[in-house]
Amino acid sequence: MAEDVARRRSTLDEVAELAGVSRSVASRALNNAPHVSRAKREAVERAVRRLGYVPNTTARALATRRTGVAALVVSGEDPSIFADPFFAQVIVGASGALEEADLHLMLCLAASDRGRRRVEDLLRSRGADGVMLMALRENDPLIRMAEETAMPVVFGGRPVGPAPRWYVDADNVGGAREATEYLVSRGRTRVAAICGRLDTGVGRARYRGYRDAMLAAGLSPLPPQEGDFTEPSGAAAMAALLVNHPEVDGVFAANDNMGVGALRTLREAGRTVPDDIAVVGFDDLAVARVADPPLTTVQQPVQALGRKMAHMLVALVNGQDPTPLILPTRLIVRASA
Amino acid sequence: MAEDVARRRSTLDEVAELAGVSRSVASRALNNAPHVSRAKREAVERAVRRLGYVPNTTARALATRRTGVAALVVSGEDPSIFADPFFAQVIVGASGALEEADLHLMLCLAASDRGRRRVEDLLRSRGADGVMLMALRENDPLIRMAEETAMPVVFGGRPVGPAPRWYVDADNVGGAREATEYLVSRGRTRVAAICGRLDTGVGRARYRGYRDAMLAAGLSPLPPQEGDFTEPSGAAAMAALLVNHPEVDGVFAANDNMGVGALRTLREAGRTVPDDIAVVGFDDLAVARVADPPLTTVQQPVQALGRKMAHMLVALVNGQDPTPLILPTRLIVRASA
DNA sequence: GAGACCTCTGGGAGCGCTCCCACTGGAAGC
DNA sequence: GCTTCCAGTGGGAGCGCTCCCAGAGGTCTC
Repeated sequence: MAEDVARRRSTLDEVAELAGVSRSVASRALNNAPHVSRAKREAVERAVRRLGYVPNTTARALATRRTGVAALVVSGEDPSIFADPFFAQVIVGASGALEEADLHLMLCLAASDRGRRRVEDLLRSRGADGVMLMALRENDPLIRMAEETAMPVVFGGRPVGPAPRWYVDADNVGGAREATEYLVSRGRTRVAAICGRLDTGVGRARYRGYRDAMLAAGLSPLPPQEGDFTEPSGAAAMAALLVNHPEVDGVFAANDNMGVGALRTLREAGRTVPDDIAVVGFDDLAVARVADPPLTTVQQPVQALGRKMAHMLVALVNGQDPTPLILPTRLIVRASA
Repeated sequence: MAEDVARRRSTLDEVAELAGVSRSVASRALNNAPHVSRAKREAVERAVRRLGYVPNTTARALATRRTGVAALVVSGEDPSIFADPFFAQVIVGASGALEEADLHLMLCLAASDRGRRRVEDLLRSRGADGVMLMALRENDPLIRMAEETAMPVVFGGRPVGPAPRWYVDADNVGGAREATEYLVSRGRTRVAAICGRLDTGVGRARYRGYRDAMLAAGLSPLPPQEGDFTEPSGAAAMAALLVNHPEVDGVFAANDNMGVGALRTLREAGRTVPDDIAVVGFDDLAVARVADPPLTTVQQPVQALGRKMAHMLVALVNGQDPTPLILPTRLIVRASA
């Protein structure tokens, strides 16, 4: 039972004094370090309990040069990108893994210039032990910052350009290929792709998977119909497809949000899914399951992505040199295709 | 142009030496404090640039007793609660407001016992300057922790029980009342409520609003059909209603997720919305807009909720004593009712 | 021209912890 | 009985910053 104690926090010195030992011994006892006799260890524990002592995180961080904090940075032009439930899942995964390593999660939405400057400061001011970077676009300034910092950086998804040293990514090309192959195997021959922003790694990879599969099947891929991973952009892309390629009988959408948007446009246009047009999404977020009709989609292990990123970061912080990771995807067949 | 500098971080002492001033002067110059001559101030600025100096966050925190960190704690039995897009919006709001105050956002998903213990440690170890608490259930251990800590705590939504000292909440009773009144005004007389968990403040408040409105209209409220704020639970609740109260012609769902779940069940049961049964939700998240039919719902300013919580916390941290806040809601009429 | 009152300045004492190191004394080895 | 070793101990020097304070030198008053 920790006694209720005055508001003033007690310090290690007070613990040491109450326990009748030196600060060094108290510190060692606290950290389960060796070279402390059983008696003194117990005395310290008693004192800790009596005083309700909790070590000051900041002081410890200063002395150990470890903050105990891992930052998750979500880049993007405007903060609404964060509304994508994808990130919530990543966070759940990362949070769990960090908890095991006793690290705290700092969340940075680097939307504005101000936000990016704060991230840069974080990188340089030792405000965290390491950083996980997500949703980077081509030429994102954060990429350069990541290269220049001495802080461990793990990428969530490879950005456009040379692959970073450490990353965790899903097999986007493979997943998109499988989705397209599935559409083709169901007899669809005029398959279009509603792809995500092509200045992102995911956007390009998923379009490439689609393209590869089409070519391999001897079909001609359509040019990318670009969206920005949101539902409305998917709806708009589908509308554009209906105008420009009315003969389309299958659609591969680069994520579920856009897939659901496509479904909405098709419904409004009086097209039936999957009879007239089959639709496949990507991600397998909750929205795919509750869509009407339920969306066939490529599942990627989103929580695992977060978890693996965190693991990789922990390894880096501990001085190891982990290898990049590509997580498998798998097709989930539902009613939409 | 900051020169590229060795990996070793430079310190304030080095800046001072290079600038030919004392550490005190350098510190003052850095913090825009008075009592620094123009010449020395510029010398310091030059040295800072040459060395690429960035003050060490931790050391500063130790000296000032300010961490520059605000924590957002999301409580709940399992982390999946965080999948609710509601939190993403809160975070966007809070993040923006904290950015203005130059605070960093720490995110704690306090799902497990371990997670709660970590929050407790955070509260006691001065790991943050203040805390925002959300999604608390009746008798949540975090409520007691919040009372006992010396750290500023702002509640997002009032938990069941006595109202905390500082909170930001939406007008849940008023919003639910308005939603129900609207259903009644459209001629619905057998209105049911799919309510959220009744061990949460929101859950109770929204059911109360429904109940008040029904009684005020001279109608008999149905007993609460409880869900847990998720889509499946809404679908299940709707299914139960169809069995137990097949005569129902209107449904107030305590949030959009459950409202969308209800829509799904109704669709599967062959009931048309709104002709057979009208449905109203609560929150006005993206899911309501893209539902089929689009969901009439009670809009609450979710981002503003986050923003206001952050503002309140900043005020507390700065020694002010802000007053609790209740944000207005407003009915958004769409096709489902 | 003495006192009051500025602005600048740098020394130094923290903030609360970790960790190196020198020291003690008892057990082990020969 | 001597050295050798090592578990146990506490002193003290950081970690990198802020901020109090005493002091220097200048301006302004009357």
